[in-house]
Amino acid sequence: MRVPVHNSEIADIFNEMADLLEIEGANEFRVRAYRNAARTVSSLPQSIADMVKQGEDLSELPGIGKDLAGKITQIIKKGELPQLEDLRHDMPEELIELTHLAGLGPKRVKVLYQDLGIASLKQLREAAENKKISQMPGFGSRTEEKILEAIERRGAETGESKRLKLSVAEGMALPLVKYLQKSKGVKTVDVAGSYRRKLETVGDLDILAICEKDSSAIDRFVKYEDVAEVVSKGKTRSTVILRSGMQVDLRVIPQVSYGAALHYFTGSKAHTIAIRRIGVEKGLKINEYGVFKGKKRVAGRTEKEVYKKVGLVYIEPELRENRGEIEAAQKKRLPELVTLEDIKGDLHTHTNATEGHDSIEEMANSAVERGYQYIAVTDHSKHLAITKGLDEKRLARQIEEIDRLNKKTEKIVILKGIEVDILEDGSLDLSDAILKRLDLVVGSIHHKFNLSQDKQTDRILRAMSNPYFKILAHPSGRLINEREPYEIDMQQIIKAAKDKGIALELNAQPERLDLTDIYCKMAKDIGVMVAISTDAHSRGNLEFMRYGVYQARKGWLEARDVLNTKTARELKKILARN
DNA sequence: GCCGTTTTCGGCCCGACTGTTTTCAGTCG
Repeated sequence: MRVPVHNSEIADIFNEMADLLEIEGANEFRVRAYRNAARTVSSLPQSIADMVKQGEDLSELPGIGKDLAGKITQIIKKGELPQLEDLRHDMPEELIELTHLAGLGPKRVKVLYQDLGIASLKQLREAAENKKISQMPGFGSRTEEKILEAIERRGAETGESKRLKLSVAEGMALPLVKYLQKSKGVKTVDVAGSYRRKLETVGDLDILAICEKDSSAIDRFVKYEDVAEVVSKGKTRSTVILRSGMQVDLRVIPQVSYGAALHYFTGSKAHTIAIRRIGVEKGLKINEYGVFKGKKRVAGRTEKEVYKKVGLVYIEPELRENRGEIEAAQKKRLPELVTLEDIKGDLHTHTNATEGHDSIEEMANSAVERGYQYIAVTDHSKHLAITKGLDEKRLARQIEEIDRLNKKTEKIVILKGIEVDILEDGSLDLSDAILKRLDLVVGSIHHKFNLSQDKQTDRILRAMSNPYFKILAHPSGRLINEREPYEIDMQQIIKAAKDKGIALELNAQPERLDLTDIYCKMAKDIGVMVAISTDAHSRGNLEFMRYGVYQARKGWLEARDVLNTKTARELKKILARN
């Protein structure tokens, strides 16, 4: 049997089709259709191969018509797309890579290929060094220099993903915002883009500044000490590269356009395009300066105004991915997203008994300071020897210690828990006799990541059938930009969780954020609770909760979908159920 | 290539900056 085709593979094929068609000079709307379809497919919560198997009509999906539905079916059945093979045959592979160089797009790459026969980075560099490119019509010496610079920069890159984790981007954005706020004539500074949408990784920073006419913001921006290169600098817009390689755009916006600009630059692109399209239907033009009827600005001061003009209620930035939020807004059925204030406790933390830094009491005191009603101590089990994982005996002692501490204070409930290892055969690393004495058993995988999808899924399903199993921690095992998720059938696991009353963890460590937003939504739709947990290894780590909440909001979760928004009383009741 | 209570043809989001021009195309977001 053929390996099932992932949604991302289909999206890759469509994106490559779009790239190649663009170089070929195809109709730009046709190109756009492929890109739209790629986006639709990659953000689909369920496997499109499964949909085909179940005979679902793919042309029901947005941006996918009869033709592309047929192509998807073909990819799933044959593993490839003949039209793509044809295009690849006609064009050298490296042409696509050339279009990714800054300043070079499909049009210029096409000219360079047809007139100079340039089909690789090496040939491009040679042509630029020999001043061949500046002799071409439409190209000049400045363009030639920029091409060489772009090749140089590319060579310095490691080839890894340049998107930075949200938490890392935060570390760059916050000081820069503070710096800009001190500029003359600046009223407010906001970071828009994927940063504001709380995407798990951020490719660049889009900063908006509401300024008076004589503001010094742009001049000050390009002088920021962390700026390595100024890419462009105009009256209302400037782009720089920071020393870290992060690109930052600053746009200066008048107050009257604040809402329209914030909406436009927050994106996502798919969301704003969809909103504009609704605008067009209503005879409105929407751009970053406002909503216009003819030449008259009819909205733009706030985002709420912009949405209202197109007949929608306000949509939270985290939802703006064009994954159904616009339809939900039309029906006034948007979720009321969970907030940090809704969180009443943390259900996955470590202490210095294993790999944590702080004592149970210190962790509990810190939880009290955060206003929590409870905190679960869930140290590692013995299989993780490197962390001094607990065996039955040491866990029994910890249970007694927690009982003592709970008697001492009424400020917080300390839950007795464990992060028990799921062994290769799906059994748990500790005996039922000791698990039974705990309030909370959190199970997770820490070894044998590369089993086949069937085996890995079976392993987890088997572990979940243990009667004391309550939460599946970091369900995919991925580390953002570092480790791929292990192969599992998440839909099957979520359905099993529903049957057994098990919750899935959304691990809030900024490098994990595991569940993804898409699976959070799937859990919600199937009716499975999500526990947002920090997996804290120190008191300070309890702070990670906000990253988890961001991700949960991206996954449409409301307070009622999140286990640790329950009061201590409610939670104990839920955990007592078997 | 998609899409449709103004439609099955003719639209398809919109503007800034740059470099090469001398009014604009290409690129980018």
